[in-house]
Amino acid sequence: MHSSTASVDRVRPVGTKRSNKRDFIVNVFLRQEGHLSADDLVDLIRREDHRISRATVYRTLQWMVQNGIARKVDFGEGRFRFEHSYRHPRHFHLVCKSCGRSFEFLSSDIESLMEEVASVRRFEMGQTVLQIHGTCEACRTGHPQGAEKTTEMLFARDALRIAIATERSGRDFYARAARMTKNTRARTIFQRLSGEEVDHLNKLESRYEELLKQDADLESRPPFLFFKGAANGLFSAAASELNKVSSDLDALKIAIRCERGSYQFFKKYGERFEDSEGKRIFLEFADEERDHLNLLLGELRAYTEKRGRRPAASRGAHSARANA
Amino acid sequence: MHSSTASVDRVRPVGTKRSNKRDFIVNVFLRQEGHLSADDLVDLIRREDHRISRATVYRTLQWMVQNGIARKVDFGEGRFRFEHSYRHPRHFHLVCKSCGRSFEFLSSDIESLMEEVASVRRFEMGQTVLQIHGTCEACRTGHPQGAEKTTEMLFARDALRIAIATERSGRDFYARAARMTKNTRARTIFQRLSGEEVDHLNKLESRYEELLKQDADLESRPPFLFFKGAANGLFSAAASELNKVSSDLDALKIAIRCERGSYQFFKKYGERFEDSEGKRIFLEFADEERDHLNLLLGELRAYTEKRGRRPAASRGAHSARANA
DNA sequence: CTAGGTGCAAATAATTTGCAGAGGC
DNA sequence: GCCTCTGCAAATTATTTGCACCTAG
Repeated sequence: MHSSTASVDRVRPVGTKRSNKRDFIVNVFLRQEGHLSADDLVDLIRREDHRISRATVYRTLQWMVQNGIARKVDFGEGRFRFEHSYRHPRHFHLVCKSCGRSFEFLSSDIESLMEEVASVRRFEMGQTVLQIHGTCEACRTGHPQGAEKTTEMLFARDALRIAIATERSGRDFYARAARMTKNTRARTIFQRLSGEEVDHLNKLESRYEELLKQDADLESRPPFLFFKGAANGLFSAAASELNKVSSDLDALKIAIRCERGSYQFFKKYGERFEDSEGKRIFLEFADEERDHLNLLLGELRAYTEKRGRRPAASRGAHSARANA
Repeated sequence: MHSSTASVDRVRPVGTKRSNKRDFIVNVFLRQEGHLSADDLVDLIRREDHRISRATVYRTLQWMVQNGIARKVDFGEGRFRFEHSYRHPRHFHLVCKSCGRSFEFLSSDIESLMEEVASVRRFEMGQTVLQIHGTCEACRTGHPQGAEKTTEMLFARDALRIAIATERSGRDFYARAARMTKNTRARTIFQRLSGEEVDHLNKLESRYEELLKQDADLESRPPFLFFKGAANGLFSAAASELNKVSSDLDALKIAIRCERGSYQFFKKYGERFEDSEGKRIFLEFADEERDHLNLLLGELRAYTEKRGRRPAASRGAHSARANA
């Protein structure tokens, strides 16, 4: 389960040869948790084998960065640190200036805003760096701090929570929509979707239980992934919108907007991972949402064609494509 | 108007002596626009006086950072750069990996989210670093790019725009509230506030005109300060809330929530500046909002006491204090 | 006169590199 | 055997420091 069990074997680029020393260095690196400086790693290596030179450690670090095993991070200390990259999504950092440790988080909300800024300033966005420097709780109070869970575990937990909240709100939304609609065909679709949400919800909930079994106090750990939209589920605001809506067409459009947002969110974050639990959850979920989206879009097409009008679906705040 | 005209004279801390060389270095630094590395500055200095040593430049850079004239920034290049700090608020960066230039922006929205993350993770937040690395428009397309305006000017422009939008929405909100309220005393207050918003609005609009006169294409420059809440004015959402509201008390509470949000926003960003146009606008504005807030709070107290009930003002999403 | 300020050269600190020998395929 | 990897020591780069001298207050 720990990313430390990852081995070098999976990446072996052309023009590169196996080497015991390098493998050893990589494995020692992967066994560590935090953000190591080159020097930290040299020390760790020397502890077990003092015949490995500093230059080799530096060269291996470079090699790991090139091959996606490690990422170089810069906390402004005048030297670089390195963190796992395999099975470890890009994220942001809380850096404690007192103990030097750093903690990870991810905020979908902040990322969206950054994308917006980049777009308004006509900037093609590549990597982003976000650091909050300050003092961690352990340093501020006494020292009653448990070790950080691995990011992978926290991410899986948060992914599941968000997915569950989304399914719940989706189930309620479609149930309500089915109750409200007058059109028989639309009602059938809403009922079907509601049913699918229930099925998936059960699966997700048992997966969540399973995850919690692996680690008793996982649930009480602070959040890793921040995403306001999902606090009560992506569909929850939409459900109350249904009250103010007159036609079945409007309900359809609201559903489409929600499924599209949901699809995009889960696709985007799912792709950040190399086969971790979080990735699987997000991508499966994205697939399901894409299916729903396509179903709804087909329905919208049928609905509008029947009336001989051009689809009015291009309006609205969400301008993104579903690429389906 | 340019921050480059700032001279060393204003900062002269105890235990520090005047020195021609240092003054010279500081002035050369302040005359530049971008983000200089120590070496860039050495080159510039050498061009005019090659008898100044590299060590002195480094020492002066340190001195400038200590005395709030410069800020040390780190774009992960393996060396530090320095930017103006006097008359220059903290901000975030867009860093072009192609031409190496960097561009500035500020996002109140992102800052709020960062504060929230820090608070949830029980982290005492100090400085923050946010960088968007990528490719700027000039590098992506041909090269038809005008020079960046000074941040000070852009900030003043955005400060004024936000203030104006807020005043406009405030004026509308209070006018509407006055029309709706049945209570005579409350109506008088709402009318008075509406009138004050109009006065201040006129002042702000002429100030904005004045600013534009100083620079023809200032208006067309991309935004520096991003703040969603102010797009249509902080009161604009509240104005439509008024429709759904039954009592004058509710209207009062909505007004208080808006004034408090507005006060906090303008205070926070106003304090980021050392006497610039932006600072003045924001802080004046914050003062005015605080007065309004106090007026409304007094009214709320009177209103609730009259009914022999304890004030219900501590409810609601905004838990911050007005410190008035 | 005396606490800074300055130049110069040497010291650090993190990281890279040239080159000769070792080792995987 | 060929080509890559490794060790070692020297080189590089960014920045700091010791020390003798200079200068403002």
